[in-house]
Amino acid sequence: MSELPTMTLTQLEPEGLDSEGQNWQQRKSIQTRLAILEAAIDCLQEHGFARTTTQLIAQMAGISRGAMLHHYATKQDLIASVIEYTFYRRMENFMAAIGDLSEGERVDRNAGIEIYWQSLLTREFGAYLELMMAARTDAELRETFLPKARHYEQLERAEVFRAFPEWQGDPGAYELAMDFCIAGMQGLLLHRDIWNERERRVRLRGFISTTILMLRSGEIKAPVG
Amino acid sequence: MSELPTMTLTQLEPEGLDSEGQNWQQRKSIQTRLAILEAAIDCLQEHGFARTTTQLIAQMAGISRGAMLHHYATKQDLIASVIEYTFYRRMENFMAAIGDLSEGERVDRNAGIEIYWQSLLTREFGAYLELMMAARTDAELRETFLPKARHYEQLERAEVFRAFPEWQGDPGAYELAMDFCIAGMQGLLLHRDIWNERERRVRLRGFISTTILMLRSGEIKAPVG
DNA sequence: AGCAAAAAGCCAACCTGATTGTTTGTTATC
DNA sequence: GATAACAAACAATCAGGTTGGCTTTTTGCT
Repeated sequence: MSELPTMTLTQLEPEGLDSEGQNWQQRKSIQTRLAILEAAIDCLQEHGFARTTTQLIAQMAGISRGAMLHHYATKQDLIASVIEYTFYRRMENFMAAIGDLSEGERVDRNAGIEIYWQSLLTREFGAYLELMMAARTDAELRETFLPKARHYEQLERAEVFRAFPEWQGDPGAYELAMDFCIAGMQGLLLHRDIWNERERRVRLRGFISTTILMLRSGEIKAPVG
Repeated sequence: MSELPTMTLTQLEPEGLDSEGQNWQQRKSIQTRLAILEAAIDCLQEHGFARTTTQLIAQMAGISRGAMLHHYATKQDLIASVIEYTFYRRMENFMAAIGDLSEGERVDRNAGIEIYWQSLLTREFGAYLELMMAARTDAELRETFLPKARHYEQLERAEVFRAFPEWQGDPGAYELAMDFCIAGMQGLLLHRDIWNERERRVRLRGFISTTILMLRSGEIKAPVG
């Protein structure tokens, strides 16, 4: 379970958007695709997966539906790209922010937790969450989403592990802490609108953070099962 | 923040379904409404809110669309009833299961946590989660869902508090423990399909459970903020 | 280098199917 | 006779995908 994949984030960079093509058409194509993906993200997080229509995406991207369907032949193709794009973008920013932390901020203040929380508030994760939820009941989406999501989870785990060397003495505790952090934070995110007292949400985040610190220091042991 | 509402669950029992009406028509009406609500629950958790069409609900309930629209004039009316019904039903069963626990199971083994987890796996909560998620982006649904959900949260908190007297010495810790439990467990639920190793999910639940016990015993203090 | 053919980006109109709510009608109960 | 439970047909809307056409860029041939 604690095998550490050696893949890197750059291996995951979405294809077709990476480098600037030589000729005009390629550049134009990439630019349009990016506009479509960004519009899809806005659509997903604002209107949800159900109301994310091809018409609305095209409208928000500033092109015609025909043009959009030229770049992404079917809606499913587009959604598959959105899955990859949103995960990659969020991870990219997340890892960059983690990398900017001083060792004191990271190790003593556990600032990575707060940065993770911030990454859940982005448009990218908003869209990703919509897709994750929709994939629970939409068989077609599920087939494209689940394998990717499982892969991404592994990748995220490995990348974060590399960025937090203070955990390397206890990979088992790290695994648990990651699961714990993801579940707790995303559960909190779900209830953001329902729990409308801010202090209450802040307190929960603080508790999760200190619990993770205690897990790292060994003050709390992972249950044997 | 720690004011304890004194409302009870029975006050929340959905109207129009409670008692057995005297005449044939009333009984028949209640029976049909129940069939519709149960069909809607199945629809929601199996196909998601987006694909929960009136046609499909009627079909699963074994009646015509016309008959269904006689009982619930609009889809919104039906959904509002589903929100109330699913919450009430889940809470009813949850509290009953809690009440069946011995004091040892409840206090020492923290068996309430596992029962809460079980309540998240029910059809009722599956449907409720769909509505909760859809309410994030659907303005119309949001308006009917959010006030109810906020009310239910308070109610749930008060009911559970009454059922777990061992927490009464520290209401602040109880509030935090509830938030923590809800967020962690529902976050885990979200990732059930993605984290496909069962032992891993069991370990996380165990960790949440022991953490809550430590919070109750005072071994962990709520962060001051 | 010049030019025609091919391809790419883009758009508008159309088609099919699905969904919601309304309306009209039928049967059984009050 | 009035009302309630139920059913079926209808209208309006909107989704996704296809087709054909237009403009610009690229390619290949002479």
